[in-house]
Amino acid sequence: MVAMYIDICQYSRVSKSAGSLLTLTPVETVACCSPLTSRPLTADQADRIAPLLKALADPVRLRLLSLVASHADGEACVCDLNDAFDLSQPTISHHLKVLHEVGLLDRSKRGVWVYYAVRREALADLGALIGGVAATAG
Amino acid sequence: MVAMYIDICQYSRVSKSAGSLLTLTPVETVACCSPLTSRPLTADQADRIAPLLKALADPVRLRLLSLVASHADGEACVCDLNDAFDLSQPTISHHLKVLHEVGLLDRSKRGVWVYYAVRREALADLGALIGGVAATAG
DNA sequence: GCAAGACATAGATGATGATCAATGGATGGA
DNA sequence: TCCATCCATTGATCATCATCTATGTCTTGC
Repeated sequence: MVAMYIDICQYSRVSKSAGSLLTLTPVETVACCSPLTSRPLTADQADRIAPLLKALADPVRLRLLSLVASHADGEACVCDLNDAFDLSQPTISHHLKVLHEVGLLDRSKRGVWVYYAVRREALADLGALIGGVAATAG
Repeated sequence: MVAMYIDICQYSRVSKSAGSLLTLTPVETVACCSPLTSRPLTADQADRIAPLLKALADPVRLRLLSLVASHADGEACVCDLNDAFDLSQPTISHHLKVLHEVGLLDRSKRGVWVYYAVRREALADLGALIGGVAATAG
């Protein structure tokens, strides 16, 4: 259970069901860490968490994430997102890729359209890591 | 009250007691915004919040913040922090400056030593903005 | 007052990233 | 089959940043 803040990362490999051992994605690392303020982060933990924050630390990506999250059904197609910005389509595509690669956005293709959806648990875990409060139950 | 998520930023200037009108620091912006997922961020909001996340989005700064926060009395002197990293003293000083400038670390000089302390409300507000949960009461 | 120690600043460099124009790949309709 | 549309990739450019060495600015003790 995440909210107990047992620092699994520091002690052992986390065996993922039918997944690879020892490799923790950024979002997985966040989910299993105690809050920033409760105990010093190890260098490894920091190295895995920083890319997640780096992905968030851009005005365009912040707005993209927020736009997708507040869309009906919690997902949005790229064509809608393009129109919301005064940027080229490849640039938006690039930002969406960054958010997807770190695990903050899910991607699903339906016909000609590609839909992105926010992974809310990932956001909640990250918020808990920073804010020091328990994540909204998963 | 922060937890009500009234989006003051979008509607009016916030008058700070004896402060400048219209200029919101990153931390102030965070404190008065509703969560990322509840409503699309404006471009202005995103522009003010991104620097805060950018400051956090570095492994060294994450560890610094975490180290300071989990120190006794919630503050740490630079000399202690230097020893925890395999980096030059100016580099650590640079990272501390970045965290201080965005309002995540307070700075106080006592004698020859400089102590940094984490601004926990700022962290809590940022966590709430990302995670979508109410900030720990300020 | 002077030397020593604790931090900060300045300037330089190599790496990373945000952006665009051009192009490629896939899907669905005519 | 061919074209139009949606989205991703490529390659290039300019800006930002992490880091270092060298130097400056305090503060304290002698």
